[in-house]
Amino acid sequence: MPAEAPRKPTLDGLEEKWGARWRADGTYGFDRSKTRDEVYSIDTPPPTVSGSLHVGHVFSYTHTDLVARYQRMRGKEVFYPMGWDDNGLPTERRVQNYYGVRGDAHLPYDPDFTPPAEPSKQQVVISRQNFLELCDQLVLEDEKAFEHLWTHLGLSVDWTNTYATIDETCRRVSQRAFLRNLARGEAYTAEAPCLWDVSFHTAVAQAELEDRERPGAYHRIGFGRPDGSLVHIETTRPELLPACVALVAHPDDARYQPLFGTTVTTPLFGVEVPVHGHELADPEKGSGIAMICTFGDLTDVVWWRELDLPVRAVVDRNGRLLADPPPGLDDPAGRQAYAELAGKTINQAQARVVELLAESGDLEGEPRPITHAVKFFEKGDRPLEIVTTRQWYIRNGGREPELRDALVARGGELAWHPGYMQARYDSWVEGLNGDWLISRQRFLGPPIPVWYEVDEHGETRYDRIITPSEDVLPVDPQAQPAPGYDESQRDRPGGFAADPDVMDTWATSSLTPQIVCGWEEDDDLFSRTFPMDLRPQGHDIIRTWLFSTMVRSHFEFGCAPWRNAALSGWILDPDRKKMSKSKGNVVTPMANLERFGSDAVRYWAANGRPGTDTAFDEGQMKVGRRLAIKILNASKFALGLGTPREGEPPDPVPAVPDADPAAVTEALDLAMLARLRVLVDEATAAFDGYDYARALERTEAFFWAFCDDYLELVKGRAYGARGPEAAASARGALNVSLSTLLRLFAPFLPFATEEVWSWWQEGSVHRAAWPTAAEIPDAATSVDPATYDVAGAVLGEIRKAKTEAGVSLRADVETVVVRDTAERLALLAPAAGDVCEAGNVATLTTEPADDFSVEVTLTPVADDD
RNA sequence: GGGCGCUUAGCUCAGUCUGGUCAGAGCACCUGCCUUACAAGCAGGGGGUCACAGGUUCGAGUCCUGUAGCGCCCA
Repeated sequence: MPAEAPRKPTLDGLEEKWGARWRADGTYGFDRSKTRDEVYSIDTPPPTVSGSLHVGHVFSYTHTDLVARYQRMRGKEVFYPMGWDDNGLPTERRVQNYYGVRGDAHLPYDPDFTPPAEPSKQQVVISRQNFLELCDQLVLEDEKAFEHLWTHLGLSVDWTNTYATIDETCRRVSQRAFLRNLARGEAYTAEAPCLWDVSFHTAVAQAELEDRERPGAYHRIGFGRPDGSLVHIETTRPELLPACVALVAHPDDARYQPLFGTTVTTPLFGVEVPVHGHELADPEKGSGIAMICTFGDLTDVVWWRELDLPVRAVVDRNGRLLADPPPGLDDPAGRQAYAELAGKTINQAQARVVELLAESGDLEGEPRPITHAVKFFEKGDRPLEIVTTRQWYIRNGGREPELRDALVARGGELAWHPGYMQARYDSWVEGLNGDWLISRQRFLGPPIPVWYEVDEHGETRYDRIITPSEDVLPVDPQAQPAPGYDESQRDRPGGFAADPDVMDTWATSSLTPQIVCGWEEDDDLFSRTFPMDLRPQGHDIIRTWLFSTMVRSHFEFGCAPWRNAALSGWILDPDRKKMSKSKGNVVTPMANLERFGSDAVRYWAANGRPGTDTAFDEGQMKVGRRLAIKILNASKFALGLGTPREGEPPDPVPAVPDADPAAVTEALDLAMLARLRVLVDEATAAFDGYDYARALERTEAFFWAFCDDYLELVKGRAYGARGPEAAASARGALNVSLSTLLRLFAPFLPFATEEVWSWWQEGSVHRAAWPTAAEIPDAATSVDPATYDVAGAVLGEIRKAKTEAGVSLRADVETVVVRDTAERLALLAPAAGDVCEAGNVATLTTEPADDFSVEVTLTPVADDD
């Protein structure tokens, strides 16, 4: 039995009240008996659990929830799990600092290990499995805090279905997917130049790069030609001079064409190197001819590969120059020069090379300062170096045009919201210049699940890969022996060696559809949920998350993992700057929710169209709060119409909650319902196009006019001023319109609408059917909806006259003369009685005229003096 | 350097796909009203050559071309 409306409705406490009820009732649970076509499945990006949530999360996660709630009301069974991203550097560091531990993959698992009560400076060294267990413990607290915030915000997530990206299931799925890629030849290991962060001591993928403007200087250096003349190059990295393997200029550059095919000699080091032509050399840059080093930047790698040049590496993994000179540096004077550089850092080596060049006279003029883009690991603070190492890769089209085209085509299978975001995907895929490097020289992460044979000479045979069977996953090759071997054979001739690396975070995060849908873990669930309907995410991670997920699905299933991608914009602070922790301009989300109410904050978020950056705007939250309060008050008022007050006789006409929609006969009521039909169609179409902001805007506009005009116009009649039939019509119309409006608002303002729904309806509004035009009485199609507009306009004029006279809106009006076209006057006629009732008008007359005007004569008030 | 988006009232934004009822909403501001749903309310008011320049059209905020500024993506 529904509860009655309180005397004084309030928003306060609704989040706790309904959050608890929804959880207890399983309102957002997933019914897995539904078939794929009845399900709407959402691949929610798991937030980084060791970070903190900010208002940007609230913004974008609300967008997803709007769609989820809409689809649920449309009758879809919504599959809406939530994950926590704890696989990665932030969590690794947090565990280290929190417990005072450090991981060592070679240690065996200690089942009795307990972390020190107080972390000391002396870190305790523990096994990977022990580390993972600490990880699980620590993130539990974070998860609780996150879940509390999400529940308070009203996300209609199924909280019985959560995962964490480093948990056992995710590690198993991650390793299984990798092994499948390996078996099909989509994953491979190779010794190749790769981007390397010397601080983190790990390889870095193209997707993790960012360019930063840094000061540098062009050093003009002369190379000797056989005839004794000089050719000058300009470089920002003179310290790589010993790594020089060639010079290169554009093939069309007339200045250097005579040099192609000849050789020159490097200054200081005396190495003879060839001069080549290549399109990537920019005639405008520096002197137009560049030195190719192994390796100064990614262009060097391209040149090195395409021109088939030797390797002359000088930088080690710590960012220092190698102790021994590179091959080919045989000149005694050159070796002596190199000895001065060995062991120095990049900066030290640069300074010394410049000194040596100046002394020898090979440096022409002073270094010329410039600013240029330098590649950094997005989390790092030292420029990346390029070193040659053995790494694992997954093909992604960066080296194969056919695969690249296929992945671009997969992107075209998605419906993008907004559509222009597809260009971001296309340009990223088309700009890839290498495969996806997935191995990381870190500790925390799913291990690369392979071992290698060690031959009788003790050499690790990277071409002889040993894999586990899928049923023993997840495995840790450093803690477990390879299948068919004994632990004593580890790293022994004739034995095995473990791959030492873990997979990068995206190698697991790219599998969220596989993880949540139960790929190879729960075939039944998988068949009901995959491919998924929606991937919501920020547009800044199209190149990482969206693309890598596409790659994995393309390989494993030959299809796109979702049907829709909805890209949220960013939150900007009032100065139009992107909000971020580093800028210190973030707003604590919980305080915000408590201050304005969750419905209010959701209202603000819902105004951010897909892809549109939105300003943090407390003003909009206040508006949202006001809207939510208005819904409570207007509903309470409307539902009470026809309910007799204490001491009054019972009303023979049912009150609004029990009113009969078929009793709607008055033209004004039917006209309002006709407008409501249009609104329902508009809101539905907007939601179907993922334009929730438009759905909200239309509904809101309708609702305010509904309160200001319609409720005022029918108030008297609904009380019974013009007889039982007229009252029944008004009450029926209010019943229909209120029910419809509450459902239209439900995705946006889940708390206020549920509160009102509970006053007069059974069940949750969030499991109620989304309204359709067809459920609004047919009679509404037989009237001209303009009656609603004309009546509202006349009432507006009467109010205006009262306001301008400075009198109360309750003031009596003696006469009203409405002048308008005959057509519009005819529309007004059936609503004239309501207009008089609402405006306290004694007499209303009409006169045909070309233009609309209303003459209002107020009833003289007796002078109080 | 290539691509995408944005530019409409003091502020935040709709409206552009589908040209004419399109110059809007809310906030802020000013004035009035304590109205038995709501003063965290209601009513009313002022405020914009729709970034700029061309073009198409009977007609352009809307379509086309170009320019400028801002932002983002890619190189």
